[in-house]
Amino acid sequence: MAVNAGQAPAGVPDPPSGKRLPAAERRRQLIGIGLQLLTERPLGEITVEEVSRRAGISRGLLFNYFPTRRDYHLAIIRAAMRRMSRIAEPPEEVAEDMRVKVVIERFVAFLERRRDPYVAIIRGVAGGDAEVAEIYAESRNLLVGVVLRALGRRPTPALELLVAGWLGFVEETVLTWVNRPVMPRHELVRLLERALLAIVERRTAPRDLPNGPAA
Amino acid sequence: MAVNAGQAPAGVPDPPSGKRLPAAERRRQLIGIGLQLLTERPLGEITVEEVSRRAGISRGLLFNYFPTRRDYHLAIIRAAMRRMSRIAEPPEEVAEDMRVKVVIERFVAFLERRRDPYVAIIRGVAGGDAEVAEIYAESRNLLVGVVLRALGRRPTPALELLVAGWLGFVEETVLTWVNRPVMPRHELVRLLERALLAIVERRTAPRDLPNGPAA
DNA sequence: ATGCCTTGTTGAGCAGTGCTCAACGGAGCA
DNA sequence: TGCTCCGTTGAGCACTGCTCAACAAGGCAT
Repeated sequence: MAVNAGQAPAGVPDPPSGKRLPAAERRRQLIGIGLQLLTERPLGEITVEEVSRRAGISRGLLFNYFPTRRDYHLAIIRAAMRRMSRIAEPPEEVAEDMRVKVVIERFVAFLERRRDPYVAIIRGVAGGDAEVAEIYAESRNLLVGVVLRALGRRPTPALELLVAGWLGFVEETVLTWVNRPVMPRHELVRLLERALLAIVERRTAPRDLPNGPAA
Repeated sequence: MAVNAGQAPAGVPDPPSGKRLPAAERRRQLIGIGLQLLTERPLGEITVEEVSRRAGISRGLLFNYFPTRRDYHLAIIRAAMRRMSRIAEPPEEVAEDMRVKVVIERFVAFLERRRDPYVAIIRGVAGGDAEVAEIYAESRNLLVGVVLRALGRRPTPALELLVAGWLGFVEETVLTWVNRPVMPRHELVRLLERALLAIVERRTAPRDLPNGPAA
């Protein structure tokens, strides 16, 4: 409310922002502001008023770039998800047998650092919102692919289901652990890896041989 | 919007609702309406206007019972969570070695039936919202207790962490499975149980004997 | 330069929503 | 008959999402 207590229309824009930016750049600026604000509070509390004030533009202009507040929020979520996938993305030059561990470590680190905005996205808007759920599912599929590749396993529907579930396990575990670190970090990572291996162990189909066919 | 298209102040109240209910009953009625609406859309889209219209009262009256819209929402969440815990609650007369399976089956059934409202609660409001997160954590701890009791294991911080994580695993798995049932139901339950047993297997502390102390 | 056109930008203003508050009125009781 | 709770009302304020007609700053042809 009384952030800078300025009644002047200047209102302390975040970048001095001469004026009349090219469309693409203004879009990026607005999304950037949204991402920044998202680290402080949930999407639902990010008002058009504040965003436009920070951008140094009028409220009306925002609706020239995003037809609705909802669309603006979707754009922010998309950007945040892209960022997350990129961060957890494969380590490349890491040795085969260490990939899983590295992926987990990166994901844990990400959840640790960006806990609030992540929670704000994942748990903050997805409810009953088809489009957001779709964006979330899309990004989660990306992560599933990353994990499967790190595991060196070919994707099958059942395996994808298991890994997706494991991601939920990681989310919940890490988020709980952050609030109450009942064990050192490396142990948590080991635990997550053990769980993953146990969950995707080769014998999900009960009618096959217990050792799996042709290991 | 044009639900019943009535301009008359009567507005089709849900129960004919004579008038002047005792306070406690009115509270229950309002929360009940909220729970019902929650099955149709996320909390954020449940407006005071609609609730009061359905209750056949004025908008102002709602604020006599809940000082703020947020408080009203919190009350709804609390009620929904209580309901959920009660449903998954221990089966009592079930044989020891079947308890885990039964709990899982009940939880899966719950997620299947009330998928939308559950998602609307769990993922719908928790973001960046300390109080909601607390309610959620509280209710999740209840479930952790249920599972641990079904397992016949004494609660320790590490075990609680694991089971909480497993609940996340169940959530994610079941919710994904509902959209794309890549395996029959009983197999999913079996899978969830296997995952739980694998996750809480007795050797979480790496410095102890691999068999655990004094099994 | 001059006028024109594209296009980013504005600001007043409407509608809807959360919330407040002074006043109302029916039920019970002396 | 009058008094007093207490559940209830409804006007109204502040704020926010959103619209729209008008504006102004370059670039382009003349």
